[in-house]
Amino acid sequence: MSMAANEKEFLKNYNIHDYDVPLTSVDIVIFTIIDDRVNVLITQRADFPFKGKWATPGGFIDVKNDQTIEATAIRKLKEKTGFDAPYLEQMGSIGNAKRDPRGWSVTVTYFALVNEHNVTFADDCCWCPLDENGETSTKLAFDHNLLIKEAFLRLQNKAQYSTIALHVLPEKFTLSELQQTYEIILGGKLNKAGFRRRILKANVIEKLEGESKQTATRTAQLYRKLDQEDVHFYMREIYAR
Amino acid sequence: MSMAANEKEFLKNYNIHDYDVPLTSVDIVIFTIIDDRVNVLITQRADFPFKGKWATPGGFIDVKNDQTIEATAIRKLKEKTGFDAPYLEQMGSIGNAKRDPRGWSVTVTYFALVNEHNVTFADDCCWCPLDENGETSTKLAFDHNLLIKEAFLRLQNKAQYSTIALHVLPEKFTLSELQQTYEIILGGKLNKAGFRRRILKANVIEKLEGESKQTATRTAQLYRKLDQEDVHFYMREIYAR
DNA sequence: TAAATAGTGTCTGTCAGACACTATGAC
DNA sequence: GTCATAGTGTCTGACAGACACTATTTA
Repeated sequence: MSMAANEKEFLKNYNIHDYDVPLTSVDIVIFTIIDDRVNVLITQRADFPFKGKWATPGGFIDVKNDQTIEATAIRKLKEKTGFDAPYLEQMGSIGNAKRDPRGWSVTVTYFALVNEHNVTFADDCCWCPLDENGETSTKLAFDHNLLIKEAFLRLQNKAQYSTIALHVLPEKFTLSELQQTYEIILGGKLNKAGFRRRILKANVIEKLEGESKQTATRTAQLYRKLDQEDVHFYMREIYAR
Repeated sequence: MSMAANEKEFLKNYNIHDYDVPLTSVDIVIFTIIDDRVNVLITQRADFPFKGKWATPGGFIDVKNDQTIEATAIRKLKEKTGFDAPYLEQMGSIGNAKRDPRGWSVTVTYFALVNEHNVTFADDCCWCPLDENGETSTKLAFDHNLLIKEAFLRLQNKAQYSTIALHVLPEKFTLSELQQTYEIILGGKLNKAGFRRRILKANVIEKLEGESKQTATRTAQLYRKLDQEDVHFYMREIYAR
């Protein structure tokens, strides 16, 4: 490394490959609800390391083409799900010397919520159901079991005080369907009257006048999401006792 | 790049320098309160780029010695403040092609809260006061003005519903001092009776029986923090109207 | 005594949680 | 009619916010 006299000269001579650097990647935990259970999208690895094993979608930053780290996440998400407009939120970064056999690795993690029917995924992908602790029945590559568990806890936590679960539903839905979605994520029953009061007061959904859905027993009013960011409603407690 | 037949061979031949990779660093926004204002620690850059400019403490991961990314953050914090046990929380990561003149850069950001008297900082550091919007009076290196502003908003947000502000106080403190700390962070007056009720109910501080502090007018009971993680108390609203 | 801050008692409006009730449609 | 689910009305306890009050020290 030379001693630069000024910034221009320094930058001309700067070469990242003169340094020991970590691997830097992006991983995305994509949630949906299928058959009354929370599922995550996993993909079978085509290359080493962990070739053939299942893992969450992700990969390296394309420094030539990606402008931002979120663009990397959206690109990977689109590659695997064909869908590029989900609820997407950065979750945090995991970095240590041991998580990747290739060496020191940092991964910036995202979590996404999608409706099952918006996804037309590639052959190397499938939905994997989670148990009530956010665990899968099989061991995944890297530390991805832990990653999914952390994302699941974050999802449960946010569902307690925000309207985040809306993003799992289709365009039109009933209040009972919305309540069921919350119950599946939270793993417990909610009080009906209280749930409806809060969700309507939050002003995040709109009644579709004249539109209703036939259920097993009677009709139910349809609603749709309003174009709105994640709203927080700070309830005292969401669970019915 | 060779076609590997198995994982062992693949790993033997793997060399990160065969790829275009981003710079990966850690940045820490360290908050304290001095003279009734929120301050952040800044340090003058010894090297290019931005040599001589002020920036938040941070730097590259030492892949030979750091075991985790948090260890990198703690190492940098200790180097600059001489203090290694503050409240430290990962805030998120910023990554894009433009933020560093050397090239594509990802930084994992942390924010810390310390008591002013726990810090004995190096010559190249100083405290920098923030205005009510979390802005400094001078332009810092990289995107660090933005970084500080985001950290400040996060601090304000967490102060609304958690006991986070405790970490700014010294070992022993009065309830009035604690309330003042919240008021400085939040930028508004709080209701005294309500504040005391909530903070005592949260069960995060302990009355020091028989110990009191002489203030300008009368004595005040001293308290100390209990060994406890950040507690959330979900109040409806912290502000007095 | 006045001034200033420490610390307490109590009222009120809001709202989560609980639960019973009515409404509607399939069978 | 019965059964199941959709949807509503209302009570209650908890508590934030408001505010007035008392207590203690300096000057």
